[in-house]
Amino acid sequence: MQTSSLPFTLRQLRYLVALEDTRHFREAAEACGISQPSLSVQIKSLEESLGLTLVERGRGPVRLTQAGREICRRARDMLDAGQGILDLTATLQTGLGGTLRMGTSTTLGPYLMPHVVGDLHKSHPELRLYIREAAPRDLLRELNDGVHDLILTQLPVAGATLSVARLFREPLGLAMPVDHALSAVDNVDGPDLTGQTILSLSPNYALHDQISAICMETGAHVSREYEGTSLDALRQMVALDMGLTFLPALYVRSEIEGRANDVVVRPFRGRRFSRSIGLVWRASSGATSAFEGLASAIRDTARRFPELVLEG
Amino acid sequence: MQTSSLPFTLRQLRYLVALEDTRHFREAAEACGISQPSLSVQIKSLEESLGLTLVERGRGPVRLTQAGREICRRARDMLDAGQGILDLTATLQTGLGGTLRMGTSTTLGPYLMPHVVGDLHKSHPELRLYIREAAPRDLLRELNDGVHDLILTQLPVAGATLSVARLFREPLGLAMPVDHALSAVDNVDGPDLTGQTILSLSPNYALHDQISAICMETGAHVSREYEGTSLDALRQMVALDMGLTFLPALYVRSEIEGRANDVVVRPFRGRRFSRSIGLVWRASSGATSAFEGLASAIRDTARRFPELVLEG
DNA sequence: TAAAAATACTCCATAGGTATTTTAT
DNA sequence: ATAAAATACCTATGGAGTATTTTTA
Repeated sequence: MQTSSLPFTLRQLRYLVALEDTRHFREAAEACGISQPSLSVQIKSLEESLGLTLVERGRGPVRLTQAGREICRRARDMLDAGQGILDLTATLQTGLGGTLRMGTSTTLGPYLMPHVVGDLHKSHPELRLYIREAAPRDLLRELNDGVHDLILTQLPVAGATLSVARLFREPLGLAMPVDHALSAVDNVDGPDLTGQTILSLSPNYALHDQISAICMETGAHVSREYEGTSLDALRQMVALDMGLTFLPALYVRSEIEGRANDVVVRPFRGRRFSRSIGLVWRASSGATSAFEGLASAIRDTARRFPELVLEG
Repeated sequence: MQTSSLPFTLRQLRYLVALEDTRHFREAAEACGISQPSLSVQIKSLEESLGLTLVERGRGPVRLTQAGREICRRARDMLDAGQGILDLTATLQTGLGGTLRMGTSTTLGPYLMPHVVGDLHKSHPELRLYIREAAPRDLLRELNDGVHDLILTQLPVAGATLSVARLFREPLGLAMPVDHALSAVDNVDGPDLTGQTILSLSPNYALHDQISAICMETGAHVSREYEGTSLDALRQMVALDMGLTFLPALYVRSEIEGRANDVVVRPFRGRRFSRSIGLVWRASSGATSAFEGLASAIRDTARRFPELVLEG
């Protein structure tokens, strides 16, 4: 809690450092681009505000006193820290740097971000991402509360104060037990679902609304017996023959293909059966260009997954 | 080599920190003891000079942008460093602190300073001594060249620009082979020396002049065959029966009593046969009170050695 | 529409310049 | 005696104040 003002200025410290380097008031003044009297006055003022004699004055090269040397060493540290701020500024202006706090949906982040982080570390070594997962509804609230700088979530999102960068559409596949009748159908279509029981996530998830909408349209009904809190839980329920469900493509790629063979996933026709994913931030956050840059980077990573349809 | 000026001030950084702490321009201004518009202007100016938006403005609590947080973290570091300078200032004003570069005579330092350093570390934990040994003549030159902040050496020293703190008189004992005739005499006096051969150090040492003077007065003669460059060398030459010599009391206590029994040391009567030891510094160095404090500390340590006569 | 920050302006403290004096060797 | 730093004095920049307008949720 440093609220008290310091009795010296960076400028004075800089002059002291120049004086130690040049060992002459005249030369130090020149190095600082000011006149000798101006530098004398500032050094004197620094000595008075510290209550210490910093310089041994006399003919020939001046020397710092012991106190002067001690102060000067720390002055250099401070000025270096100042230069560090300036260096950081350049990074922050022109690209992605520092630490970004990013929130991601639990239905997407774990299956996409590991790939993004690897690529980012190569293309933007200065950037560090703090990734926190939550359900989309919570993400939005936390974004408004300032917990996150930006979130990676399903679109659309409400709020005029938010900026969005669309990233890609992620198809939803229909997951069913391995011995289910529909597992023989290559491209399942809406009518195939009529009368089926569909398992869904809790309403905290955007996916829940979407699944409900699909079911209403196709004549399937949403199970009210059970609501999952993770995609893994849904998959296990499907494997136990409690119903069917929709799983996002990246989850399928990451957790099912070549790994879990307790369920079968069949693709859907048409764009309706996909979800739209984007980056969202507060319009007031003032880092639009940096965040657009991050969006680009994520799209670059997404390009590696042919099942995704790039947008934005 | 940081000679370029920074485009921001400590004051601005302090305002930024206050803004992050209070989350309101109004409260931050109050915490800084200025008006809200003044703080607004400074924050704005800081943002402009960095070319970054640091604050998310809006109704309710303000938030720093990602860039703002990064800058602010380093700003806190800088301000803490500034406070560190202030803390150090207090130490330097009121006592002994930081690192002092001290030169000491090789005929004294190794036998006194280990005791002093131990005591100092207890009484002045903030102080660090860099001790460098040299012959007295070199010490004086190095002091004037600014190599040392102060020196511990034999008095008197020449030079109107030097300040001196007398510490103590250190008796000189006469060292002789164990089987020497004078070893039977308890308190050797001047006339006993007539006709003896006395070994001396090189003329770089103040002790050399003093031994010469004693010899001239007592009718002893100084050996021109050999000049030692250390007290240990002199002692060994005495043990080899090449002559007698004078050894300072602290050397005798440290290196002969209870350790080397190849020579015998007999005390002398009278103050002429002692040397005066003091601290010397450049009068222009402006740290008189600190150095007087160090002198006091050394006298305190010297009090533990009854053979020394305190002065000053 | 109310609360909060930004703007407009004025004032004054202070950093900086030039001319000159003082100091130290 | 002379080179270097300190002092004196003036100017101008900019930090801070008050009054007011603009913004935004």
